Amino acid sequence: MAAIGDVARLAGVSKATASRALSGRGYVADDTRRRVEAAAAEIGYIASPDAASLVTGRTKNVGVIIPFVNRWFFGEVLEGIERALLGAGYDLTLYNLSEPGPGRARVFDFFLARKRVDAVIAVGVDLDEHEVASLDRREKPLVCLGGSGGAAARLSVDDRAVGQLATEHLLHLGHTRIAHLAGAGAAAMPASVQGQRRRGFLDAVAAAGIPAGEHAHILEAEMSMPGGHTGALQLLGHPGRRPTALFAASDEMAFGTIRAAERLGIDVPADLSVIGVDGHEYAEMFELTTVEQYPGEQGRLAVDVVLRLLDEATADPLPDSGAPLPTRLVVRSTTSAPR
Amino acid sequence: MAAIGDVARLAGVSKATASRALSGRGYVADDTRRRVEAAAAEIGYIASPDAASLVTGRTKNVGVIIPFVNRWFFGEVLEGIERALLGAGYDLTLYNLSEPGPGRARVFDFFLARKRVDAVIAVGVDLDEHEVASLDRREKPLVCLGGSGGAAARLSVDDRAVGQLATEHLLHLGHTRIAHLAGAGAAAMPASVQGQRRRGFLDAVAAAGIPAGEHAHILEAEMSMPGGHTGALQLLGHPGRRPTALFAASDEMAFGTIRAAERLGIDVPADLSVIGVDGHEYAEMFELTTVEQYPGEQGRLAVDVVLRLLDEATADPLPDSGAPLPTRLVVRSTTSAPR
DNA sequence: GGGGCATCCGGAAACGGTTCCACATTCGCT
DNA sequence: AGCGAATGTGGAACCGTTTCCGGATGCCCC
Repeated sequence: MAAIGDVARLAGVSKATASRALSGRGYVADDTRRRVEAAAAEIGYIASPDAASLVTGRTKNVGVIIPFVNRWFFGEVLEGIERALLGAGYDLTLYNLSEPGPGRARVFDFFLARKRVDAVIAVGVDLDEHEVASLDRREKPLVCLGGSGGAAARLSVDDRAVGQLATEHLLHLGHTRIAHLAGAGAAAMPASVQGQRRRGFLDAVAAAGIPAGEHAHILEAEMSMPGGHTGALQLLGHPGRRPTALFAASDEMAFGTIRAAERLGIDVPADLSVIGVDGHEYAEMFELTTVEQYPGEQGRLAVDVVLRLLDEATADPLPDSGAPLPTRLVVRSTTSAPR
Repeated sequence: MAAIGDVARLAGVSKATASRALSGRGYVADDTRRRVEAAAAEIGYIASPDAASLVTGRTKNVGVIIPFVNRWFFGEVLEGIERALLGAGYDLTLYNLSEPGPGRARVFDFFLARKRVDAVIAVGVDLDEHEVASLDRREKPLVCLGGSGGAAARLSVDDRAVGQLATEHLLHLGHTRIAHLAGAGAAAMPASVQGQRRRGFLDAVAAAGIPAGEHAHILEAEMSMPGGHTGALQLLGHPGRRPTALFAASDEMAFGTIRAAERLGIDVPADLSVIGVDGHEYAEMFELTTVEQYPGEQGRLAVDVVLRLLDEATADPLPDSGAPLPTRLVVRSTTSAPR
């Protein structure tokens, strides 16, 4: 309703001065500024972001593309991003990119191509070169959190190291028959993450001199609690050649595994040690040993990078881009030495 | 980069005609339209939504405020909303309104007050009158999904009936000592939902002639799996006066309960029947009897209403606003007759 | 054959801000 | 005293669309 012209008139100044007074850019006498602010408050003036972004080219808005919102890790990242963005006065528009179907192309070619967002944060999604080129062409900063794709800025946990760390924990306890429940490379889950964790597992068992295949079995399953459950049922079904320890690619899978073990009368950790990765909110309840990562914090970090990228004044060439995100082994009660 | 003027020049028409040709509004010769479309495609023209919304007053964008993204129900609703909105060509900006702190006021007074969104969907949040007035003043349609607050459009499950249905299922099986794990009225969880489910429970046990308090105990807990876990441990700790059935206010709480029972050596369902509500993705794995609601569908429905509200051409006064959202009792293996 | 209507198109005025430029004033400094 | 820089302000252009208005057709039908 109220436009800046109204404010200007009420304060007895020009639109230009009113704009300067309210935005804080350019010279304006303190006295004038106060008059303008009072006038704005009086008529409840709120600037139209559309008009502003039309001329400045900046909407204060970043797009977030994310494959799930209902896996704990992703939900947590999203919350972290949202909080940080809101704190910085930015809006967040959400693109839930599930499968790489036709909807996916539409998001890139239609939604993101419009001038709606200043930048894009892609979490846990493998971008193909056409997609990053599409963003690149519009000069939209892109930061990737996990996943692959040649983005300018990339934040990532060292998933190979995570897999290795988890596996070594089991090895140090004395286990020699270790299984790995890997995430299925399915759908939107970034293959890189899966692959790296698996690689870490293989590296660790190989280094321990355990022959892959026989004593270090890998089974793929959906990266969720039911996925872990059915996977574990399958893996633990043969009493004779059962592993004594299991490394699940995510905490949710580990929960499913624990439940499956209970079903089968297998005691955790006496008969089976279980370790996961994520640091899930429920890990404490399950007493789960896990390699924590901090998804909320990761989201916050991604926002930091985006904001810095948008603030070309500080043209640092991505200072910390190299270091992997922090992780930590937290030992609880689902792992112990084998019987 | 490319503006509509460029398209017009290339096609040899005026900006006005180019706009009409591309938007489909107004008269334009088929031949001309094709020429304009070809020109637009050639230079990769994409309309600036900012400029358009500046003049039309319509951004194709709706705001969604939601207390959590990481509770299954809310995540599912959000996904449903997102899909539907995207399908209709709308963007979704997310406001994660956790606690009613200062951040909350900021969302309403700053973020939503700007002309960024055409409408607001509030899911599971109790709006106070100041907040709905604030939206009302800007003539932004508001549809509420669950929660309370005097919105024009309200979609809601009949939570009292849900509570009653769940409890009656237990009663019909012959249980006479039934506990209810209620959600804590904490933080952002809409009190109305909790209250209504609890009321349904009380109505049902009262109708069955069971004295409240003694044989129909209610315990509050956080509405999550660990919340259900600790709540159940407390509730089932005294072997003497233990209930034979438990109605959990959400499936996640029910999962926690099941796990607690296993810990305590209580067999489900032989020694304890458990029923939840939600129709959680994991319910099948837990074999959980539950009252399903369909959050994804609810989200889709909310979008339908919003879209209709925005399309004032069809000025239906909210046709189906009265009927509660569908729910369904799904019986699995966590409930049975008492021993 | 001519009035009315539907169709087609272009000029120009919005929409609501920001910013460039020009102009005035004051201030600090030699 | 004089001059450049810093400060303060207003006019006007501009961002990229949509839409109003008005003119120019062509067509139907009386």
